Amino acid sequence: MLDKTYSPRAIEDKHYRQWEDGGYFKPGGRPDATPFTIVIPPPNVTGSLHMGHALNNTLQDVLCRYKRMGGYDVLWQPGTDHAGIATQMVVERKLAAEGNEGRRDMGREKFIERVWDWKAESGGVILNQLRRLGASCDWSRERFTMDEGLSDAVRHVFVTLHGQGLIYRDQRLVNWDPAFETAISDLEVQQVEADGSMWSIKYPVEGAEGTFLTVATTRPETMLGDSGVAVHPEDERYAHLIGKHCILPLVGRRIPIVADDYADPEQGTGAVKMTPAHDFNDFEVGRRHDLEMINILTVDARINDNAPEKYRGLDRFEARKAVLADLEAEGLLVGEEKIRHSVPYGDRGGVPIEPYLTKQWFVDAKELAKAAIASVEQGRTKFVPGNWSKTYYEWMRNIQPWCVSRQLWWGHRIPAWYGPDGEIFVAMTEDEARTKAEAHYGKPVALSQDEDVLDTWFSSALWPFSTLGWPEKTDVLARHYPTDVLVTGFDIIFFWVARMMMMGDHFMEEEPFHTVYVHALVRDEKGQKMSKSKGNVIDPLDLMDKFGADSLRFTLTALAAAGRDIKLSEDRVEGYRNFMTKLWNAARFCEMNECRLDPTYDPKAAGQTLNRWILGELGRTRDAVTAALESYRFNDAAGAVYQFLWHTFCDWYLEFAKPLFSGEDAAAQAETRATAAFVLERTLRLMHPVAPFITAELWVHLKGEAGAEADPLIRAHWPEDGAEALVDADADKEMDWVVRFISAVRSVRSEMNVPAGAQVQVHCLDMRDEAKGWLTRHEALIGRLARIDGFEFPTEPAKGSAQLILDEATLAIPLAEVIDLGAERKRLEKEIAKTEGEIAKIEKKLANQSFLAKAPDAVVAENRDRLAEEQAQRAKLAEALERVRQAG
RNA sequence: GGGCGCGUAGCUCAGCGGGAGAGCACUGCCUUCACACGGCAGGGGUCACUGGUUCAAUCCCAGUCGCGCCCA
Repeated sequence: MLDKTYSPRAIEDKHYRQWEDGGYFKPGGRPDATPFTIVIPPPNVTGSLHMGHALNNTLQDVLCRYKRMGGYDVLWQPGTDHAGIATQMVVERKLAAEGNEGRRDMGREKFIERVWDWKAESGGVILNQLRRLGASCDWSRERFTMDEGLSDAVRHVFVTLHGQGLIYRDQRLVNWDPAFETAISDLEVQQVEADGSMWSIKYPVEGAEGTFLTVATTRPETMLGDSGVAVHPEDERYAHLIGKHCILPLVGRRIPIVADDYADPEQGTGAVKMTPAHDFNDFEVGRRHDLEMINILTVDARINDNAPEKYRGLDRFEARKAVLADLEAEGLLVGEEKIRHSVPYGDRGGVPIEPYLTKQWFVDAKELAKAAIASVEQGRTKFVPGNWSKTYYEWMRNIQPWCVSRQLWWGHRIPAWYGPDGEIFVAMTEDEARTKAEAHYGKPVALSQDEDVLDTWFSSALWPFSTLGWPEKTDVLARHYPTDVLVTGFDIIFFWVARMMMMGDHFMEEEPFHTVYVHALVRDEKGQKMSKSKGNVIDPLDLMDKFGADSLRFTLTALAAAGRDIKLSEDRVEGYRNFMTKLWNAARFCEMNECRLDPTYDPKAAGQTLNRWILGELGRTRDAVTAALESYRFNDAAGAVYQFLWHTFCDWYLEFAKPLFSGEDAAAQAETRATAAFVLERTLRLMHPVAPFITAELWVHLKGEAGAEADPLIRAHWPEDGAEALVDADADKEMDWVVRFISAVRSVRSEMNVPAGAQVQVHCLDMRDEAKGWLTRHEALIGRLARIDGFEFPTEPAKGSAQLILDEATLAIPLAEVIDLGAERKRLEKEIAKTEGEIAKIEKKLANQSFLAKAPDAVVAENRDRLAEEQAQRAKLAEALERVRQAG
C-alpha cells in the first residue's frame, strides 16, 4: 500500500542506481534502431549545479528519455570542461589559503600536478549533482577536455589548421587581462557602465609658437605612448596643419599630424590623439599611416621603460593621476567633463582589460565561418526558436580573428616549438618537431616549446566529435556523428555553438547537429539575473531536497516556453510538487480499489461509455504530448499531462468510477478497474521523460516487482495509440453532457446557498429521449457528484424551484422552503443578459452582407448554429424567469 | 548607433486571423470513505496606445510610448 504522501527522497536514489547499474543509459542495446545523440554542454570541472544547468540538463534528459522510449538507440554523452582560467584561479586560491608557495615559485610542472590532484579530489562534483537531477547520461563514456584522447584531438586540429594556413602567429592588439596576465578573446570582455571623465589636453604644434591641438581622452596615461594626432582630411580648421608635427607633452616626442576619416569633425575638437599600441581604433589608423607602435605597459599594467623615467613602475591608475597633475602644472590640461562610459572588464579577473600589443596565435575564423554560415543558411542546421539564427549570422558575418593562445599554465600546451633563431615548428609531438627542425637546419638543434596554452573553447569546439573518439575512426563516431540536438542557452551561441559549427564543418565535413535548441535564462521571481553578489540565487539542490527532483524538473519543463526567460520562485516548485502528490494519490486510490493491469485488456473493446470516454481523452493527451516534444514545446508537453491527469482523470474519471467501484455491476466494475489501471499505466509512460523518479516508483507498484523488472519504465515503449485509435465521438458527447449536467447543478446549488451536504431533487422538463437515456444510465454517478437523491420528469416544475437550462431541457430544483425568490430572479436575469450580449454580437455579424459573402461557409454556418442555440437558451431562461415571477 | 525581443486577469505567463485561456493569488462553501500538498463554486481583462490591411484583428502591417537583452 502506498503511503499517504509522496516522499521523493525515499525513492530517487534507488531508481537512479537501478537505471545506472542496469546499463539503461548506455547505447548499443538496439543495433537495429536509429541512433539519437546529444552531447552535453560540458560544465566546468570546477562548477557546481546552478539553475541554468538544472534547466539545460532537464530538457536534454526529457529528450533522451522520450527518444529512448520511442525505440531509438540513445547516447547522451557526458563530460566536463577544464575551464582554463577558472580552474587555475581556484587552485591558486586554494594553495594560497593553505599557505603554500605560489604558482610561480612552485614552477609549471609542479603546479599542473597540483591541479590534477585537485581535479581528482573535488573536480566533477557537478556530475553527481546531475545524477541527482536524474540525468540519464552514459557515464561510462564520461570525457574531460584535458584527457588523453581529447588532447590528441586538439593537437591534431592545431597542426592541421596550421598546415592549412588557418592558424597563424601574429603581432596584434589583443584584450589583455592584467590580473591574470593573459590574452583573452573578445567574447571574454564585458562592457561595464562606469563613471569617468573626458579630459581635454593641449598638444603644442611644432614650429608654431602658441598654436595647439586639443585632444580628448578618458585614459590620459596612454598619452605616454602617443605617436600621432589625427584630423579629418576635409576638416578645414586643420587642413594647414596636416603633415606638420606636435611635440608630445611630458615626453617631448615629435609626433606627426595625419589626415584620417576616423577623426570625426563633430566629436570634440575634431582632433584625436593616436596611441596605436593601446587602442583598437588607433591601431588601425596607425597601420594606415605607419605610425610608431609604442608599448608603454608591462604585463601587469604598470608603466614600462618606453615612458619617461618618472612614470616607470607606476600602476596605470597611479600613472593617470601623475600625468594629469603634470599636465595641469604645465597648463596643458584644459578641461574635464564627467561622463558615463563603458569600460571593458575581463569576465574572470574583474579588472579593466588593456588593449595590448603581443604575439599571439590566431585562428582564421573568417575563413572557417564560411561553411558554418552556409550550414544554417541552407537549413542543414536549424535553430529553435528560429530567430536565434539571426544572432548567429550577425556574429559569424562580422567575425574577427580568434585569439586562441593564453598565457596560462592549465590547458592544452600549444604544439609549437621554436628554433634558436625563432623559426616555428608545429607538430603533434616534440619528436616530430625535432625531425622537422633537423631537416630545416641540417643538424640537430635545441628547441623550446611555446609556453602558452590554448583557449578552453578551442577544445570545446571539438566536443561533438572528440568525445566520440575522433581522430580515431571509431564505431561510435560513425554511428553517432553528426549528433542530433544541441541544447544550450543563448549566452553561449558565440562562444560555443558557432565554434563547434566551424570545427565540425571543417574536420568532419558535416554539421555537428541538425538542431540547436536554445533555451532561456533562469531568473529570480522578480526577473533579476541570479547572482551571488545579489544574494538572489536559488540553489537547485535545495529545491530538490525540499520538493524532490521530479518537482523541480516538472517546474522547469512547464516554464520552458520558447523565447522567454524563466522567472522562478519556490512557490512554483511547490505547486508542481503538489501535482506529484496528486499523481501519487491517484495511484494510491487505484491501488486501494484493486485496479490491476489486465494483460488481456483491449482498450478498443471497452464497453462502458465512461471508459471509452477516458480512453479517448488519453489518446488526445498522448497526441498532444508527442507533438509538443517533437517540436521542442516543452511547456506544452508538461501542460498537456498536467491538465489530463489532474483535471480530467482525477477530477472526473476517478470520481465517476467511485460509484462503480462500490456498485453491484460486476462486469462494469471489472472493466473500469482494468481501464483505470490501463490509463494510469499509459499516463506514467507519458510523464516519465519529465518526472522519471515518481513514475518509475508507481510503475513498480502497478506492475509488481517482477513485472517492472521485466519491463522497466525507462525503456517501455512510448504509447502509440492516439486520438484516432481511441476517441469515441458518441462517448465524448454523452460524457460531456453528464459533466455539464453535474457542473450546472453544482453551480446553482452554490449560488443559491444550498448546504453542501443537502440532497436535492431534480425535475427534468422538455428533455429529449437521448438525454433521458444518458441520465438513466449515469443516474448513480450524477446523483453522487451533484448530490441529487431523486430525478423526476414532470410536465410542470414545482413552485419555488431554482431553474437552469441544459441544452433543450430545463432542470428545476425544488427548494420550496429555502429558496430566495428574489435572488433566483436576479440570477436568471443575469443569465439572460449574458445570453443577450452574445446574441447581439452574433446578429451583428450575420447582418453584415460582406461577412455572408466573403467568410468561409463553415464560419457562417457555425455562427448561425450558435445564434440558434443562444436564442433557444434565452427563451428557456425567459420561461423560467416567468415562473419565478408567478411564484412570487 | 546597430540587432533581437517583450507589453494579454492582482502576479507569472500560454495563445497569435473567426466564441479571451492556464498556474498561482483572491472570495465563498466543504475536515464527503485517494489526496486540505485536497474538493466544489465564483469574482476579475477597452489583450500598452494610434492608425492601416481584412467580411473579421489580441493575433498581420506601420508608427508611438514603456521595458528588457545582445553587439558597437
